[in-house]
Amino acid sequence: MSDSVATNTSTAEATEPTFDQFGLSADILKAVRESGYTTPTPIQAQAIPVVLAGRDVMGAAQTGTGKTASFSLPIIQRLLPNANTSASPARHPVRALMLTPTRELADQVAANVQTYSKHTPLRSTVVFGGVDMNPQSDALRRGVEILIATPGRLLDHVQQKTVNLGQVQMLVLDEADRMLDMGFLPDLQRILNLLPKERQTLLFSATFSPEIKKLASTYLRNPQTIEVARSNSTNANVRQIVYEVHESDKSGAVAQLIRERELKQVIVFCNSKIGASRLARVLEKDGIVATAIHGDRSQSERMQALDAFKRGEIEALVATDVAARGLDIAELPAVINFDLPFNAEDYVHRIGRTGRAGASGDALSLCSANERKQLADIEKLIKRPLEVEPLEVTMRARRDGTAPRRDERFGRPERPERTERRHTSRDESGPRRRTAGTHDRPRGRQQPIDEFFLKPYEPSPSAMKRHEETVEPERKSAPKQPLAALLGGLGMPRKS
DNA sequence: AAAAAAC
Repeated sequence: MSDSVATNTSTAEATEPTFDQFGLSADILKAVRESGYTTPTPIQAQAIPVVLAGRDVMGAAQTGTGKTASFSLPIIQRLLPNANTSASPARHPVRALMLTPTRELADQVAANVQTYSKHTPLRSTVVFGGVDMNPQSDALRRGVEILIATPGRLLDHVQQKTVNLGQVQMLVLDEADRMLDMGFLPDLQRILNLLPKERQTLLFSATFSPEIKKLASTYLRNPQTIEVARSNSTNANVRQIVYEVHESDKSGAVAQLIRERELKQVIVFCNSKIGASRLARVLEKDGIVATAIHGDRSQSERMQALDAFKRGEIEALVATDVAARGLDIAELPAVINFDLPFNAEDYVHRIGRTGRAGASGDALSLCSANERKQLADIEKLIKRPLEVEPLEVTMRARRDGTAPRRDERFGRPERPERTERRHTSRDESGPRRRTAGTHDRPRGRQQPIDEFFLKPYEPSPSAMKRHEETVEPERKSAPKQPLAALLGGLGMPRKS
């Protein structure tokens, strides 16, 4: 009964584990083989048997560890015996529901499910906001066994009575911590109240915060905990470098890193939507094919950007944290943090976009003087100091669309003696269309250098001290809403 | 402080 899932086989060490060992149907194995997978990842090796056995799961796994397959494959398997080829929608009630925090993630999980189930009679579809409801409604009316959704649009469909969740036997909450962060708890509660109490529930989360534990204790029954890598740890395949740069040099630094390292594909993370759009424009003007992806862009723009990036048509995908979690882009060699994230956990997720599936990757972060707090938080979370080096930005990203000037130093301290400012329009780079107005020229560009840049960053003494002081970092994240009240007031049975 | 998600 009591079960340590993974590690009881001494023979498994001798022979390479394969997908055949789980007793999955030939149709599923065929699809897995066609996808090019031969060896289950640790999370798959652990989760698949547990899910097949019908148990609830509380899973902590980094995205990109093969998590999606770890629940999709056994769910498909469990649905198979009662699958039928009937065209009648009534014969295809939703029996497995998978919820994700972002639309892109939903789309991606759906693509995986589609792939793994393609040789089976099972049907699946995905619903999320920002796009026309009608095609989604049509697909639901035709009937699907597996539904992947973001919570808001799913509730919309519930209200429109285009979907019935009364037959759901298996529920997946993917990136559950993220969903709570995003304030999805009320939506989740509404959805969960529509589901049969008798069901299998799988909850995946990057962290096991108190909120997550509370959610799990409310909605999961005697779950098996599966933890592959310690959460908050980072992938050893990812080389992390922090470059100290002046805030105003960041755009140029990004362009420079892309050029110097000849990065063909890179995701650049920004903290704000406006910042992402702006950086994408600047990079474009510097001759780098770039597109922004964030929540203020239309869903079709978002999908277009992501598709073009996956096809290799875009060099730099400039993103907010909408793209931080879960997105699987094959062979992404690097990510750049234009800003350090406010939330240290997002750093782990961002850099998790690279170095996936055993490949190596670089996580390059720009850190300005006012981001040291974030840097300290990150080091605390990942429990080690980061390699920090100065970056000499020799390339200036130009806002006016001209080519970047090379080998031009800037951002130095102000000259001791004041040089005469020429207020007339100038420049040997050809005639300007318009005379530069006073605010066309960035004022105060020559800011005094911050002391951050004068003395070398000292990770060793202070960071190590921090490191030691925080071996057991306490979680801060206070819930935005009184979570206990919300959970308490909903009258769901605590695990029976 | 900012991002994400339903209309």
